[in-house]
Amino acid sequence: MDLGQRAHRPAEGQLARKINHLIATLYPDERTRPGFAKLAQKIRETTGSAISSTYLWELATGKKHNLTQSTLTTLAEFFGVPREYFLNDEVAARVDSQLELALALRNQKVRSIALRAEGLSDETLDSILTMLSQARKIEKLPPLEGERERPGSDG
Amino acid sequence: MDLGQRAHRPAEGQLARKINHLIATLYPDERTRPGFAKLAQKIRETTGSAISSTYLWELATGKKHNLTQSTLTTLAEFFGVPREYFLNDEVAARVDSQLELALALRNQKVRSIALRAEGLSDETLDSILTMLSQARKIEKLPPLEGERERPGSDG
DNA sequence: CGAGATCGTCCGCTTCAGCGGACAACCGGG
DNA sequence: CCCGGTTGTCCGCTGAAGCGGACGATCTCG
Repeated sequence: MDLGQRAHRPAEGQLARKINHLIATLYPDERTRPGFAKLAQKIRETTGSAISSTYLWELATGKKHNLTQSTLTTLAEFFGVPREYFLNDEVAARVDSQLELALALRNQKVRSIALRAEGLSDETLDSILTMLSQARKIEKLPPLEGERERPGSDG
Repeated sequence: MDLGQRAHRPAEGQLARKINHLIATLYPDERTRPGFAKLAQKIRETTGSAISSTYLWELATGKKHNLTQSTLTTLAEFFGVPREYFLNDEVAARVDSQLELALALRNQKVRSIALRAEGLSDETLDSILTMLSQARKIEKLPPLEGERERPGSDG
């Protein structure tokens, strides 16, 4: 049986990039940029929590990736980014649609529709979906982004 | 000295409460509420990832708290809440007020419907609402708690 | 030139997130 | 009554998160 077959994602490697990117951003001058040891020390001084230099290196080189809450919080606090910065990419699409959803739900009627649609059979839902797509065309609304090309996420 | 001993984590104890709250909200009927074993099974079916019943219990009783990314993601996905729900109390409160909605949105097609409904004109929305109410009758679904004959004027 | 500091890298260890299995207590059906 | 299933609870284990310490290489100071 295929239980957790998609345990590994290609976006995992992004964490290492993000950390390196944050370091490079925080210390633009490559000559004076501190190493992982100095960095770990600064993290401890700044945030009060500690992350070892070894582990920093493992994260920056992609050796480890499944952070715990405390580590994530410490990193986010030190680099001055929201925690979602590190979570973001892995579920970018999902979060994206969530945000879009939150905006959509500001309309009271849209909320009512969502509530009413809940529990209906798949066929009925499909019918509603088809109808809505038609209505969107008729009312000349832009199509929803199914899969949009994400240009240049810095490579 | 271990200066990383900062106990600045008020949300730690809250995690157990949040999980219990989510379970209680998802299954309001205490009699038919599944136990941790059944819950774990449902999580695996719904999200594709697995969380053991033992661990669920440990989380719900506050035995463990420092989740990893994967676990956090699985929980958030299953309960239909953003991950920040577990990290941020403000988000939790905000989400709680809309939990009924969040529950409805666990159906991917319902979410799609909500997204497609956004931006449509009032008349079209009314048509959709009427259609949905009819469909609910046809499919013998119980009426919504706040359902009105003519929605819209009530905020 | 060498002393010392810092660099990236790696090995081995400890700790704990997370799981499997077992247990007694309960509930429903025969 | 007993059986089978589910409940909450717990113990012990595996594996990975995370750390400490060491290594050679580089750079600067004197």
